[in-house]
Amino acid sequence: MVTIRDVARQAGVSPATVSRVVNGLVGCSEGTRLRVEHAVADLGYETNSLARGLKTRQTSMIGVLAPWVSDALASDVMSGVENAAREQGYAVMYGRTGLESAYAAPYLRTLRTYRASGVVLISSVIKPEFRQVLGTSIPMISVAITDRSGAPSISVDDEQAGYDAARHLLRLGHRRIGLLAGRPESVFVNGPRVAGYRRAMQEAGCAPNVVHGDFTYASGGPGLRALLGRDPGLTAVFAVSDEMGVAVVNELQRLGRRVPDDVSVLGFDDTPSSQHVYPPLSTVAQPLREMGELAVRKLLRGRELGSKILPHRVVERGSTGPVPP
Amino acid sequence: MVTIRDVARQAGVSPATVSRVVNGLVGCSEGTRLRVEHAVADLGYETNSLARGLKTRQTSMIGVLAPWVSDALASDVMSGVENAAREQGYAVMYGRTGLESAYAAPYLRTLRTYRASGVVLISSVIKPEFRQVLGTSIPMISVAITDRSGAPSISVDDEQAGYDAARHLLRLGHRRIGLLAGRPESVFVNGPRVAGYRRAMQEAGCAPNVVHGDFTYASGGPGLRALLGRDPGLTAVFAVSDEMGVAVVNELQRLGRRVPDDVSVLGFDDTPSSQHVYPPLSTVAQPLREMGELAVRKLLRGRELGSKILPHRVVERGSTGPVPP
DNA sequence: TTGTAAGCGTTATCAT
DNA sequence: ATGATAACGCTTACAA
Repeated sequence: MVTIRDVARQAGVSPATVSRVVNGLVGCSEGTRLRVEHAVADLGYETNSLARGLKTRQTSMIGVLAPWVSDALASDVMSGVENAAREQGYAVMYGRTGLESAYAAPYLRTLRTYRASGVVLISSVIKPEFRQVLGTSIPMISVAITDRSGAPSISVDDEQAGYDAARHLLRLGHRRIGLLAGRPESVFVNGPRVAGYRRAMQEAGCAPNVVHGDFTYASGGPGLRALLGRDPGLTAVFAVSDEMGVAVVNELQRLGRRVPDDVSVLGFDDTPSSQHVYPPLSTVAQPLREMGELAVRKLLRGRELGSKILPHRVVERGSTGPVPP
Repeated sequence: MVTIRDVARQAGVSPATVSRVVNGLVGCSEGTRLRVEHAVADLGYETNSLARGLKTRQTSMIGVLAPWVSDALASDVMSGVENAAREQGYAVMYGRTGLESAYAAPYLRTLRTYRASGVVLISSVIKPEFRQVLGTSIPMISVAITDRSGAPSISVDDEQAGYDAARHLLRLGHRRIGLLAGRPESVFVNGPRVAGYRRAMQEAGCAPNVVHGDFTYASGGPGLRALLGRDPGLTAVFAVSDEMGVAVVNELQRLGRRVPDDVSVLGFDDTPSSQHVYPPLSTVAQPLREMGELAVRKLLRGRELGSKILPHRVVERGSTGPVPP
């Protein structure tokens, strides 16, 4: 391993000077800078992140915690995180928190022992215990979830999104609209969307019809059947995740109903999976990648974090249409 | 930040002793061990991974490189990696390499500057330049790709899998079987599967019909149409990824053909997406999670790495059936 | 502009 | 069984 002293010797300067050059600090004459750079290239020197981090009490790592790896939503956000991180020369450490954030604490501890620069939480709220485990010196922000506690977060307005989704369907003439919600325990992401749906339905004088799934594909089929059990004549379904939406489309077709001719289906998130059905799923898009990028930018900016609401929009694809006559 | 010296003072011992206790080394009396453990708990001491890593020249981090984040295959492997890593107290650093591994080198460099314990490459082969960038002291292994170069890897027998897939279809009576391959440049994963398919077709005296996609959903529809263009009467399609397989099912239905009554479809990988169509996709399963787990276990075992072939199997779901009369 | 030197928090070696 | 002490490779006052 070639160290800073090796470079210093080779360039005929002190280690301090090498450090200055490597870190692009002010105050080094053109001549020595060149000599040092030459020596660095020559020897193939790379600064030891561990030593640097130990000294500066900070590493260029940002942590990302998500409930599941195979989650399309998390993948999209992570992709944004990675972009922004790489751009700024940061590495990303990744961890899965599992249902109910069971593994979050050990992971945050690890991040702390490595003196990470910041942490982004995907679709989970910043619980007080998280803050406690991570300590006060590492900033943390949550993404893609409505956090009303005042903790830093980036999300869409889930209530308004739920409202807009229902409105979209209502405007197409539907009145018997079923809502396939997420797990009731996921109150932060689920609650506002359900509330928005209810508000729109009430305004329109329509009776709400709500059933709970768990955001996954597997829960979509049974969810639809439950919805149908309560209202066999429904003409539209709003599912609060694309996975459930896709499942609903498939199940509908299996039951011999045409989409969207007999029943319209609207999803949520605009993950790639929404386009992996035929007809492709209409959905409420969140700018997930952008959210991920913004999260690390905020984290690295250094100022007070604050929260940000990004715009959602309903994107019309093939799975929604006018109410059947 | 509470350091090892604080603990030492509190427990009335030397830092060296604290270190011994914390690391569970031999040679400490029961009494002092208890006192130290008490002090640790009391003060909430946590070892600084940076300092430890600097001293030991090694950190408990394993790196994972995958072409894309949103890739279901990579997600499955990563999930196995994470399991095994957490089990052994290792953290996971994650990086996306992009098409043609464009970003691999910087990422490997980072891993090196952090003195990672090992690196797993998902569906990409260990190029000599990777080895060069990473240095010789950090072990590296590739997963889910056939690497014939002798470099350590974990995979299924892709040639045999391609053969078995075609045989499966042949046994159902199909003779006009189209192959939707991956990008021809992905010679390592793609080549063997194509070769296996060709071998089976030749043995059966059937004419091969091969078209290239790029593993993604988007390439599935056009791929099917190309296959149909060459043989409008084909009765089965073998797609070398589930995403393409799902796309083929959807496109077939869009064209008014029933699956599997008119055309059978067989995918590859057995990722969750294979069950997100109706009928669910029959597919050639690779034990992806297990591969990920095995990869880190091998990496951490410390001995010579070697390669391992894990068994594949074709799983029969709803998208394959007997040839139509 | 550059060098000297003192740590950062550990672990490992060598005594005791 | 335990304690001094010297690194590990870097950054950063402070001096020059």
